[in-house]
Amino acid sequence: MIRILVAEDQAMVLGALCALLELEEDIDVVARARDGIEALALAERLQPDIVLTDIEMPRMSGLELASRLVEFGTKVIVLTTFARPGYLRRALDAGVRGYLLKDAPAEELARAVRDVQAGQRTVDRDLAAAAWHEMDPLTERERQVLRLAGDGLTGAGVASKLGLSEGTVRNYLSNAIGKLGASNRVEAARLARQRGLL
Amino acid sequence: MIRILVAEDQAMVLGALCALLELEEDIDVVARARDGIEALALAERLQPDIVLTDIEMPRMSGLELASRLVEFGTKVIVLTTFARPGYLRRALDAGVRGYLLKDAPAEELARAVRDVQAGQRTVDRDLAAAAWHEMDPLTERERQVLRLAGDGLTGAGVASKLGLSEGTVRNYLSNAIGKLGASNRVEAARLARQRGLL
DNA sequence: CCCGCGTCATGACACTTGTCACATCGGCGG
DNA sequence: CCGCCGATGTGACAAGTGTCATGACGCGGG
Repeated sequence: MIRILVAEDQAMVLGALCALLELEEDIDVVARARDGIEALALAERLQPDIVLTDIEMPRMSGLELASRLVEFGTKVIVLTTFARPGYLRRALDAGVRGYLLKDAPAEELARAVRDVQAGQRTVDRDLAAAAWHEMDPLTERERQVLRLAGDGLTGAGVASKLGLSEGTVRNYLSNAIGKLGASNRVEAARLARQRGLL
Repeated sequence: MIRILVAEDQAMVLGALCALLELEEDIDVVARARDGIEALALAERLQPDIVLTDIEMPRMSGLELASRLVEFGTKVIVLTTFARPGYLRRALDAGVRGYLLKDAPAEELARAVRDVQAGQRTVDRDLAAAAWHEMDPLTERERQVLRLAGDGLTGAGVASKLGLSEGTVRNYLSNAIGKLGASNRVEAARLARQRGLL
């Protein structure tokens, strides 16, 4: 019997996923969590074999949850909407065993759980290929600046928020725009987000 | 027995929702669709009692699907991630019987299906209240311009794409920025999207 | 040890953007 | 019929933005 914990912030989807997993004879959903904090606490107490988690959740993201769980030796499978190489890269860095897309057919889920339980890794093929080339071109500063600018903050706003000078902020933005092949900060932010770099 | 068709583009979520509904004794999932076009064709052929649909789907959105289905007298329930008054308003205009959030507890789903089958309407309370006040402040042109500008197009780019002069584009943007209480086009686009106005 | 790179800064210049005033035109309601 | 409003335009000005040159500092690898 595979004991599993499911973390997902949308209650309806959480319930549905659990219903799906409970249909399998060899899988037992031992707990449900609505965010990373809750999942971490429950996982420590219940010691499930596998934690299945979404990435985008309030309070603690699935990626952070994953990196903490693998420290205790818990196996983690990430299940997310987003086919972003950046997310996959960070997930693998965190040590997850599986990376599934919500776009994949429902049968994949049980298959992935069994594969991971058997010690294998499961990563979406197309995504894995894409991530292999994709070197993250942005430095940490460029990421920070781009994130804020993409939310509509002005150059001066970003500067004061990060404790930089306005000119410096413009330099970082200019760099990022160049690296991403965009023609202004807005497009750059959009492209970076699409590729999961923010 | 309530005969129901489910439309949802993320295969995993689609499968999970169907599993959830099939647990109910009085509900029968007669078909699954991955976009609006498919759902429309299947609904015409199978004549389900109720169609449960997501909003954001490729090829044909759930809102358009809903407005076509109600013409044939099919009852529609919208199930979406987005608590946006703008979406709710458009959904109600289209004549849907229910508007559920994926944030709501899983039990709500079966309850909503039964309520709608019994002729009632089901709309998320908080969202309904928010939508009641929320007058859409933007004109159609302002919406178009804001959408393009929010994607990183320059003033001139937007102008040429819409066949306007650059000055006019700036005027629309200025109006939109004012109406939304933003301080630049980027923030305005972000706010408008948050409120489901785009 | 020196070179490259990331971080941080300044100054200058051209271009884009936000705002305002103002004008035309067509429709719709009183 | 008149006034209001949305759609559309112009011109001008101030503020914000993108780019480039240039320099300083610290850190890690050949």
